Amino acid sequence: MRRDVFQAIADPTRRAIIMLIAVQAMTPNALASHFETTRQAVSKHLKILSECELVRAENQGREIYYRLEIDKMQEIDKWLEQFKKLWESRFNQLDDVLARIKSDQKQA
Amino acid sequence: MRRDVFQAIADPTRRAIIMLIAVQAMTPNALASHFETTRQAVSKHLKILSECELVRAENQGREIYYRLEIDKMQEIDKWLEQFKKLWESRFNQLDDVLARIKSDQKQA
DNA sequence: TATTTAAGAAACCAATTGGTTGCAAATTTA
DNA sequence: TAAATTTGCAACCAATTGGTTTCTTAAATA
Repeated sequence: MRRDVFQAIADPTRRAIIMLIAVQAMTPNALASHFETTRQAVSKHLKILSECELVRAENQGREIYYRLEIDKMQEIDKWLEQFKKLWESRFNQLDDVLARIKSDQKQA
Repeated sequence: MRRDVFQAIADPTRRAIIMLIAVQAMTPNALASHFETTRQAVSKHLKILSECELVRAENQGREIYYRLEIDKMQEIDKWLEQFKKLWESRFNQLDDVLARIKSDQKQA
């Protein structure tokens, strides 16, 4: 299962979770109380967020606090900035884009 | 099928398509030549991108040019900016976030 | 110690995804 | 007009998704 940040934020519940734990670390139960799904469903979302390192688990007694890893969030920003830059200077840039896409596919 | 911009950019091929047509409008065939999938697979991606209005089709003889709708791209930016703002002033803001999430769910 | 609470893990399910092949419609070209 | 080209659409497929229920483990509490 290859996870990345973009897959992580594709789900609206996960985006809401990100917003919540951006403010303060929370436990799965605390998070679940803000949604209409079960605790287990939230846990699954947290697992996905953990797998792409958007979230870090922190044991505290029998509770587990999840906190946001801000670094990974910046990957989205980075992509958007790359896009904006491309858009702004988009004339006669096609060769550059093709090269960039090819190298992206290599490293993936 | 409820589509949104975040689902659209979840797929790496679709992100590449976005970058390509950001530079210049392209036909499905032209796009497909840059990937290792079939023309039909690319067409399916274009359909998804059309459904969430990230892309607009433009007939030109028997060819169909797809061009990027920059407005929709700004929705991603908007969300990110919202997040950044939240992150920067994240202390004692939990009530605000909860209210915002509730109203988001209502309108969805 | 017995009970309650918090959470992960596994098994299962229906719906969706990304992809395929085959076909039909429309436009261009010979 | 006949052939070739460009494309969308439908049917199909395996894998993944988001969710559920059930079970186990571990910590806190009575």
